[in-house]
Amino acid sequence: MTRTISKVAKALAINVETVRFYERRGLIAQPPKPEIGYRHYSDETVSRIRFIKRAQELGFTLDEIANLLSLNDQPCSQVQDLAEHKLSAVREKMAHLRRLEKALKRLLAQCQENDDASYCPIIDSLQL
Amino acid sequence: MTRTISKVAKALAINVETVRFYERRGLIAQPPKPEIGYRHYSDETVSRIRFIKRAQELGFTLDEIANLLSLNDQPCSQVQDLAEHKLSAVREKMAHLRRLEKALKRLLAQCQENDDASYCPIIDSLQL
DNA sequence: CTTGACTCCGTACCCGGGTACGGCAATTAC
DNA sequence: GTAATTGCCGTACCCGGGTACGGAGTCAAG
Repeated sequence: MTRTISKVAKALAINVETVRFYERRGLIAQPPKPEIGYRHYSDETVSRIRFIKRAQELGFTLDEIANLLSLNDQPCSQVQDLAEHKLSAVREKMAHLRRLEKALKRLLAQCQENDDASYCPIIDSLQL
Repeated sequence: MTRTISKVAKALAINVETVRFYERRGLIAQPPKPEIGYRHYSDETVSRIRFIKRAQELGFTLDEIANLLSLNDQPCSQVQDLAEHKLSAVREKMAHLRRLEKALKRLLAQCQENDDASYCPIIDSLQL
């Protein structure tokens, strides 16, 4: 049972091209091509890709993930640093979104109050 | 005092190329080129760009802004629809970030508790 | 033994919002 | 009057994370 690239992709519910893309990015090693037949992907590669996907879910970029992967046997503190940076980035983005939410809510409330069909408070406020 | 493109850019603290980019995108009209000399930008164009920038700050994409600009004299309700969609998109993003925040906090807390220098709970959890 | 599915490889394209470059024309500063 | 800025125009490139395509080679089922 050789595990070809499409088996890997299917198992991880990703695209064949994505696997190749990770190879090009250097996130996973490309298995050697045998004289005859197709490349065979190891368990290790599969779990490495799973690692990548999990880390993406936590909001890490591919560059950061490359970093994480290389930190595999480094002290925990370096990983912690990365995670802390990510956490504060996440918090900054949330703060930004909260400001947007407030502004949009305020403008929408003004629209609700507005009886005059001939103008729109939102358009108006953008035009200042 | 002709208002050339660089005056516009400077006044709005944006790049000359950005103004041209908006012209290419059809967000603003390109002023006619006179027989002699450079294009002259009207007050209207300037305030239109200001509108674009304000709308961007509210989180609208350039496509949505094109829409808003064309809705200028349309009933307020259409603008409201757009703003409501944007508001719910903002809220979805926030919810997503909150989940990330929780996950990162939890992992970082595990790192704090960890005395063993030889492994890292974060790496570990990604490797599952 | 043929046909269809899969692999391999390089390259190009997608989105969004610009930024950069290069060569020429026109204008402004000194 | 000449040099240094700007403007104009087309085109290409940037980021991030892939996706798509086209033409071989290879494999497996009927």
